[in-house]
Amino acid sequence: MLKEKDRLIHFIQNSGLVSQQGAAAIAGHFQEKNTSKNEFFLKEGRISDEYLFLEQGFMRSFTHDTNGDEVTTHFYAPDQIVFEVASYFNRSISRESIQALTDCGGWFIRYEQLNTLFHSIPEFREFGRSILVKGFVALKQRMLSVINETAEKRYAALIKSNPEIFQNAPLKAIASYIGITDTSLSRIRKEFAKK
Amino acid sequence: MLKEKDRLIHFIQNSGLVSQQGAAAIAGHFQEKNTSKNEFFLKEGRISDEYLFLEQGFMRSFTHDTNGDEVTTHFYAPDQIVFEVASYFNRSISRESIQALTDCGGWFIRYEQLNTLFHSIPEFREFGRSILVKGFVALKQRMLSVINETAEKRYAALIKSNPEIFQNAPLKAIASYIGITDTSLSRIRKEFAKK
DNA sequence: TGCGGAACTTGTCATTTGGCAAGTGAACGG
DNA sequence: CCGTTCACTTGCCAAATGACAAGTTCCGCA
Repeated sequence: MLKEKDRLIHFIQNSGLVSQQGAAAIAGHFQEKNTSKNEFFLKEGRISDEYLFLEQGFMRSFTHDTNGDEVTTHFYAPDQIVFEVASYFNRSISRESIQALTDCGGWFIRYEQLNTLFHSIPEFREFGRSILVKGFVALKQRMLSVINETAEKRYAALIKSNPEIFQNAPLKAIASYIGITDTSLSRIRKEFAKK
Repeated sequence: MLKEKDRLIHFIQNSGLVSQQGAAAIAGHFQEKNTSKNEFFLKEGRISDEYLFLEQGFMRSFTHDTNGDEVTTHFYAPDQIVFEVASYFNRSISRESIQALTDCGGWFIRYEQLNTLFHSIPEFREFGRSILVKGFVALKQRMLSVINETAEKRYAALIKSNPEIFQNAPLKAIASYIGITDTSLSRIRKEFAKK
């Protein structure tokens, strides 16, 4: 499906932490990974062992609430790293699943090898940290929006920042991500369309 | 205020990633830091440059929402690391402030020196990562509770996990952390007392 | 000692969102 | 091609929470 690692190399380089040659060398350790629509990249109960650079397609991660209902925890778009932080770094069982919303293509590296690279290449270590920090910051931001803003504003923000999601994810997946029911989202969307 | 670094050493060791001697050596680079009640450990607009092990006392971090109102983003209790992730690692201006809720004592290390240690001591690097991951995981957890649970349940959970907070933080700080107004929290607390 | 202002409570009413159920249309598998 | 299922919409009513305002208590500081 994919052939060249150009985009991965560019992504690594683009962090501003790794040189051109460094990025190419690092990318050399990644392997191709294709995931077809609806296929699971990670299943709840397993250990997240692949650190994936998503080159094309969309994914979402989700878990289950106390009522057993699915709750979307994140949407992944191209040029993002896909993995479950807690499970990956703590080598613990994942409570989340990650599923492809569309056919996906990307490049991955396993935990052991990633760790080896982290230890031997300081710049890549920085890159790894920046990915972690970026995810953390984004989550803090989302936390604030859930606490301070109405569902309608969150909807508007998501549609602005990730319009592609709406073409690729079912309404209820989006609703649980925003933190409301699909019924409410349907209404909000209706109101929103008027404007 | 503080004299011995025993508790810091124990904390580092307790991660299971650093040996006894390693922990003692690392702790040697930390300096004492006391913050009196209401004093700011970090002010919005500045760069978070101190990575603090809080040994005694309580702090809270907060930012401002779009209406200019304060929103508590985190409560810090003893045996926690206090710093603002985004500002600290990206060397960027902090949008959060961190303030002491009570007189506090702890040990800190500055960014430059921490980074030097991270590069020279692999085990300490792992420790640093585990702190980051722990914070990330806690935030994900909190995100889920805000999305799936009622304010009353969140209140109950907080009172169970951090009872000391209630002795030390004003109601409105707790309310904005839980994601409701202080008025609502007052009512919830009233209902809760009945049970 | 007393004033001024936090911190918290309480009342009333509006708004947001949820729960439940029914209905439509499109997609999918046999 | 039909029937089932899924995704989404809509209506009705209830529950949760917010907005605003007034009242009480308590504390710090002049």
